[in-house]
Amino acid sequence: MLKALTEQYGYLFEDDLLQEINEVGIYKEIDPGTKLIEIGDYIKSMPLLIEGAIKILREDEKGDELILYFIEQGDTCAMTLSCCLGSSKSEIRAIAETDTKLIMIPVEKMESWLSKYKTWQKFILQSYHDRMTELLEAVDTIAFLKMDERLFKYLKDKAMVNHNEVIIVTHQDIANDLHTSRVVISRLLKKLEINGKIKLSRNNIKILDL
Amino acid sequence: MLKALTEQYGYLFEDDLLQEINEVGIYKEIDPGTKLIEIGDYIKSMPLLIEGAIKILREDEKGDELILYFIEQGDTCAMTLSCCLGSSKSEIRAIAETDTKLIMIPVEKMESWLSKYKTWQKFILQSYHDRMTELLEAVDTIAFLKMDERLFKYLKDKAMVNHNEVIIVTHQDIANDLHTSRVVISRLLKKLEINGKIKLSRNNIKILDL
DNA sequence: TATTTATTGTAACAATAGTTACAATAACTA
DNA sequence: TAGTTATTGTAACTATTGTTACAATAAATA
Repeated sequence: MLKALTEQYGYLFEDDLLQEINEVGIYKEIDPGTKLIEIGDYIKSMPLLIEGAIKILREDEKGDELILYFIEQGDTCAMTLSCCLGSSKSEIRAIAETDTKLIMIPVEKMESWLSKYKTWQKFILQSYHDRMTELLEAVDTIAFLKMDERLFKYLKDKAMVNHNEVIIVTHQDIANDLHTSRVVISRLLKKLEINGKIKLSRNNIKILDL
Repeated sequence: MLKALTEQYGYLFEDDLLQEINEVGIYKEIDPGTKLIEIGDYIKSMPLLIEGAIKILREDEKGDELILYFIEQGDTCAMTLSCCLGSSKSEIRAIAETDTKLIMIPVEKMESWLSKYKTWQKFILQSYHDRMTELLEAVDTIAFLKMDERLFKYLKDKAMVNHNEVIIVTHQDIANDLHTSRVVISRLLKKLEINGKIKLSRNNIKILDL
């Protein structure tokens, strides 16, 4: 674990802190689709992403979802920070998008390190900033883009975090993530294909215009 | 200033910190409509709200606006925190909604207090959490509600922060805040009036169903 | 007061998104 | 292989939102 940790976070944290993380952190490897955090959960530990990507979702009253953004390596989940430090419930759902490697830090440590390590404090504040920025970009996407633009952005983002221009997904999956209906997605995907932006197949979509 | 400060923040901060804020903070009284922060600004000081309300706006590529939320007394602007601590540009616009009293804290102090005062650190982290929550609620509103629901919520929120069930506003103003057109707003307002939710007059709207 | 400007009401239409229904086909399974 | 299920395509329709155009009226100002 120390090797992976040093590679991802060595330039950020001092040796003492890396050593402590190595002692108390729990290393985990997660399969795609695994639910890491559920809405309403009390968070007892905070994930440091070593490898892979996590999809962050919001839910409406009917239980339908909406993707907010993907988190990638080097990131952590600011909502988790927020919940840990305020000991409140999670406002979001987190699902592994790809094979994911992460280190779980217990809440108690998170808090004490804030006073003990300046670099940790800086990291936590920077993470808040990054997640705030990402949330604002999510707002932009939802509020300012039409569904066809949101769809194409989603496809590109998904290709990006999966490091593959072919994404494995059904139209229904996409509709769920974008909080719309399958028919709407099928219709818009067909248009994108006609315009030469993508190539459609059963269960997968190739992004041509990345 | 110390009196107002103690009333709003006395229960949060220790005396030493209150004293420091009193020394370095700059007290300001602001008129409604005054622009406090512009998108792209480098922030040199952080506002502590004593009284009043501030409207936080996001802008699209065309320069059209969208309201994110109102900030009220006891709050601070987490985007500002974020920008100060990361020394990056503001992502949002802030405009005084009402007569507003606030204390401006210089960036340098903000940072040093993080190590010096535990209560300050807690306040900053709590502010991040609050703003994050508020941003998520903004996402809910934009993504999950239809325009008529968003409109009514907006009217109620505005009445709330102005402490008045009669709000002074034109249909065009509302359209700007909600990122839609005046005709759409006029249409939906008329419906709300027919349903007995509001009473329309020139330049003002009375909320009946608060 | 006469004129100008700002605000609101409304019709008519276009564009986008959501819904229902059903057929076609690929993939899986008994 | 036959039957079942999951996925995709498509038509037809509805609902919502956005656009253009113009009239009516209130308010501001010359």
